[in-house]
Amino acid sequence: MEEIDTPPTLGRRATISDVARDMGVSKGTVSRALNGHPDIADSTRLRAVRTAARLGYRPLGSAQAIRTGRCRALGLVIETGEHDAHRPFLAAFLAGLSDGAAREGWTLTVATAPEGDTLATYRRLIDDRKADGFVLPRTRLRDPRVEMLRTADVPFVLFGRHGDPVGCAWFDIDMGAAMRGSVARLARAGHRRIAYVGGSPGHTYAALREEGFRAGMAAEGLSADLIGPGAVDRGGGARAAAVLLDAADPPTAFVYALDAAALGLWRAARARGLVVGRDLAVIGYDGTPEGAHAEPPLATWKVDTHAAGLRLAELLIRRVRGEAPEGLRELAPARYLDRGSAACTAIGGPSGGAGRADADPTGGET
Amino acid sequence: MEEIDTPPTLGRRATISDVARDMGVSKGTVSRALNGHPDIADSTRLRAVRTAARLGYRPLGSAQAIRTGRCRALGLVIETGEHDAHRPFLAAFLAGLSDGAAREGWTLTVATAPEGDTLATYRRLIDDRKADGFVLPRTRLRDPRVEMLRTADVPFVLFGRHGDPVGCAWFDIDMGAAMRGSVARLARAGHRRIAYVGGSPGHTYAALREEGFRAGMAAEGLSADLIGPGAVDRGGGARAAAVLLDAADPPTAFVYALDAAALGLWRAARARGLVVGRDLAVIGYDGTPEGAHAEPPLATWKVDTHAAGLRLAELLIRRVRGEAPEGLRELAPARYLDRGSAACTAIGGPSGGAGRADADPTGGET
DNA sequence: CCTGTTGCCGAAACCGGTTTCGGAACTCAG
DNA sequence: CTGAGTTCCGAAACCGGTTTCGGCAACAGG
Repeated sequence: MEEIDTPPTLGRRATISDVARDMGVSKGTVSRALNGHPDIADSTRLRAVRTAARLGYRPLGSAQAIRTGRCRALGLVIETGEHDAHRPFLAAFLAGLSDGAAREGWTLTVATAPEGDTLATYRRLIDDRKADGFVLPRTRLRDPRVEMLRTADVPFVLFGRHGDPVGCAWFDIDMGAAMRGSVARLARAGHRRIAYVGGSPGHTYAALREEGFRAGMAAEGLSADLIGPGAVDRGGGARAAAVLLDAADPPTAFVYALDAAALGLWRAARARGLVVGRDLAVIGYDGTPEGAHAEPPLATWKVDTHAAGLRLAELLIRRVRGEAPEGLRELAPARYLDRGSAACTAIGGPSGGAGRADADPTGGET
Repeated sequence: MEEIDTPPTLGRRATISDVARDMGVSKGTVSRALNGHPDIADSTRLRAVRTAARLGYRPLGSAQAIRTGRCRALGLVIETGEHDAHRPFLAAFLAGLSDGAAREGWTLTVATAPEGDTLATYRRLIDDRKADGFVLPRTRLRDPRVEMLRTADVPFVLFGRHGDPVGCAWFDIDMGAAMRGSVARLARAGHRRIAYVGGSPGHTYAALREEGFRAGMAAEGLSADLIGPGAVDRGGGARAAAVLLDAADPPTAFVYALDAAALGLWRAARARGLVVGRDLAVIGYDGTPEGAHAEPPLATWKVDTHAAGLRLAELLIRRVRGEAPEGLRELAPARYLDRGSAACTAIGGPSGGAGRADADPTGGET
């Protein structure tokens, strides 16, 4: 029974010629059989996949790349110098992308570039053939990367959305729904003066979240007049809160576009003798780990970053394989984490629902 | 003056044949000239690099990979499920690696794998020829990755050190010196009961930091009897502190191996009516951003993660090019960030030096 | 002047795949 | 039985590099 020749993975790895020799056909036939060309008999194709499996043959990426121009790798360019918001999720995001790529036998090529000057890096990856397509995180309303890749005819998938959706595939979180949900929850607790602190203008997420906030306020019949300056970190969040709290008719509740900024509210509140979770309610967005350690812990919306990366990898691979972008667009919900910072009513004091003071600081996180 | 033929980067990218045709030599000659083979006249070599530059020629990685087996890519496998400690630095680390790689025209292939089960991922990257060598973060005293890569004869560089240094190149932070420095500073403030809370056993860093702590205590003539259980996060750090604070002759100062764990001291202290920075001094290690926002901010040792990545990339490339590992070993210092949590003397109350209460919470940072 | 080195380069094979082209064998209608 | 179509596969070119082999010219030594 045992074949003596060509033992699997002993020394040299199996090449397509080994498979061809073993089958007694030409290597062209093996190549076409394995790649699903129509002019190969089904019996031959079956025999090819079986002997390939038996010999442990896997095509060498660089060898096929030179002819096909495709290297079976996803590209990701990370902008350095961004605000910290996404960093806690970077590992999970990479894991999702890597898992999604590995599922199809692809890999992940990562590069970094200074913020605002990423185009050269994309170009280098493209014409070094280090990536067949790109995942674009942190999209802007009018994103130069989109225009560049569109004209260069290089496949890409947005983690986010774009002002002009032509040719764009994407995966995004329904952050508008999240913001509307934040408003609805606060309104249900009796808050009528609800302030909003947005993120970094120019980014798509900032526009979508503010739009969601405004829609939520409109739905409750409330006026969205308490819009603070955008903030992307603790300091900015504190400054924005200070402006809003010192207004004539100050808010009793806050919706922040970013957890990282929302955490600044604590400082601004304390400086005014106010206590978050007793005098002020606040809901953030992102689900950063630091929020769970605030006191009271920050209510927020958690996005499953690993799942997002996984899905983005799948979408991009399908895009590279030729599917039309219009069919590759998805929106996933964020999950609300009810925690102490949202547990106070408009008249002050924690509401019955979720204000348990010494509860597990991770809140709904488990 | 202007040449009409072969305009740079118009449509097709320049190949080695284009260069050869332009020079009127064979492509073999161009290849040898650009790769520094000795049997090429200097004049020819010079002409080759010049016309290559003029035509914008850069060798196609996948094409040379198929013959040489090298693809000019660094490999990095990130273990998921690790404790959070390194995540805030992941972006900076990747940026350093990417910059160091780009400097030599290399790229970075990233994959993730569940903790403890990474070997298969390394293998896949190796025999798919997606990486010429690997950077190994979070080394363990006896690391299976080291043994695997050593026997597979694949170049690698440790970010950390290894029990058996044979064949290992590395870059590491002199964390022993940092721990000795922590002890020295606390002793200088009069502390004689100094406790230590280590990290994850089995990891090299944990052994080196504990060794540094013990050496520091010995140098001060103090007994290192207050060694708590290891802790890698806030919860663990709080539990370790609780054990130590409830001891018969409790500590007045703490040295933690990890900031993430050190932040747990606040909770344990408060539960006992103690205030960090007034009744207890503590110095951590890592320079995590959260530490700057504690009250008082956490004194710590900051490592330049970007620089580490940059250096690791350089070392790995030299290793791949054949340099002996013994010459590729470096130790860099961490930088002390003096902040409020270390600013109390043994008798209680902040010392004169650094205890300014409402100082910039980022402390020595920037 | 002849011979042996040495320096330098061209021709061609090669790496591991993909793709084009053409032809043998087989089917089917006329 | 013949001619036109299909079906399926082999041969060879090709992708963009690297490397082996051998040969020509220049040079040195005798």
